[in-house]
Amino acid sequence: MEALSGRVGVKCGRWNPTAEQVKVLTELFRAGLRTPSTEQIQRISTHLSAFGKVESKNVFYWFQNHKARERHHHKKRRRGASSPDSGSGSGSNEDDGRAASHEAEVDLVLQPPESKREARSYNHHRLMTCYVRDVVEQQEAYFWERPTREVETLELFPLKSYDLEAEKVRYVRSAGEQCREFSFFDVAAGRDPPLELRLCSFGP
Amino acid sequence: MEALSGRVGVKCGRWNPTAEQVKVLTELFRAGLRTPSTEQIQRISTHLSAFGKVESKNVFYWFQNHKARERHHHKKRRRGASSPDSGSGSGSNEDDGRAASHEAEVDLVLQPPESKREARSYNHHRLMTCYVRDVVEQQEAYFWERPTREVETLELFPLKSYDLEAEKVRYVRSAGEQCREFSFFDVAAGRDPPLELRLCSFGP
DNA sequence: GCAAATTAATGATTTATTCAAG
DNA sequence: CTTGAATAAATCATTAATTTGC
Repeated sequence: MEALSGRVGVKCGRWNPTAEQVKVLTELFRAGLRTPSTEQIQRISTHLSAFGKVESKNVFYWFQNHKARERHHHKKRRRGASSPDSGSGSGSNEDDGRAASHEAEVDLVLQPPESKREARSYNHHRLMTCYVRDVVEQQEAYFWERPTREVETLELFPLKSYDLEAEKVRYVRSAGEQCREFSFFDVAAGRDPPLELRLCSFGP
Repeated sequence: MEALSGRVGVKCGRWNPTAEQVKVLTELFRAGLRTPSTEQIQRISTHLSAFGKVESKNVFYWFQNHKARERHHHKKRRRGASSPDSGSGSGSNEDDGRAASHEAEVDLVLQPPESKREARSYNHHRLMTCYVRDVVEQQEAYFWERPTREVETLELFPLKSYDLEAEKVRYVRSAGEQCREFSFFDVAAGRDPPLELRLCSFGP
């Protein structure tokens, strides 16, 4: 059940993340990542592709949804108790207690170091560009080595066991089913643009 | 002022559409286009690039904003009059009267011919893919001919005079300033991905 | 035990709101 | 004040859990 969740030859209606992928994403989220930048999305996506099929937009959506739903869940804590947090909840959720203290200190961690609205111009293309990165890097083959330039950055990934698997599985996509999702190549590269900017008509 | 609005070597803070670009977009909007698909966005963008610098995301945002703001304007008609629409407005806006009748008939025109939610799976990648099309077509050179497959589609662009200009100006971007906007090539193609999935640290 | 039916999670889009450039 | 750009909130739709009847 779990083994064939996010794998290659399944059904491919929508992205179904592997347990490991979810684990990594959750770890990042709990570390304080809320709205990753284009490059971060790209790196995460590339990293996650070791565990199964994934696209940048999946990562993007995941963070959006997760962020929104955590908020929504925090607001839903006034159900059966009048006070928002001092009710019956003695930490039934495993990450509720420390998330509060954790969030306080990492809320400033990975966010763009510029001010709130100053960095927006850098994030502008996030939605658009992150997917492009997928394309370009797929055509180029990508690297996982090169530990150059170790500036003052804390690694979120301590090079665990799955880092070995990353080398092994890294290209199931090109060999596997590819799942006929016509991600972009069917739309963008292959066929030539039909013709004019014409649009569908309507029957009488 | 208008001549150097959307041109190449200006300021490049944010997209400033040319009068012709706005005209085309408005025409499409008034024809009933509300949420163009990926391909439509791409074609419109390519088409508009004859009049100046434009990207797919600009087209995307334009339609989103225009749609939302028309709605919002229709709701804001209760300002200075208690009744929403029977006030002083005898059609001061030039497109208010016929837009109502026009909208009724073209509301079903250019939308995906499938049912409401059936075609969504086709629109899913709109945000992500439209920009990719820009990239790919830039590397391939693109066409504007090929009037093949004339099914029941009404052409929204009657091949006006600017269709000639499309051939002429079509690549100001690669020759011009390029505006240092680091759309994707600075991020995606050129430099190799630094190293791990590491994220910025924070000073003590 | 197992499928069909139902419910809960959650991936993916759309709409509303907000911010800032001009 | 207008409007391009970006984010947050709301919504839809699909998949996994689960229940239920056999």
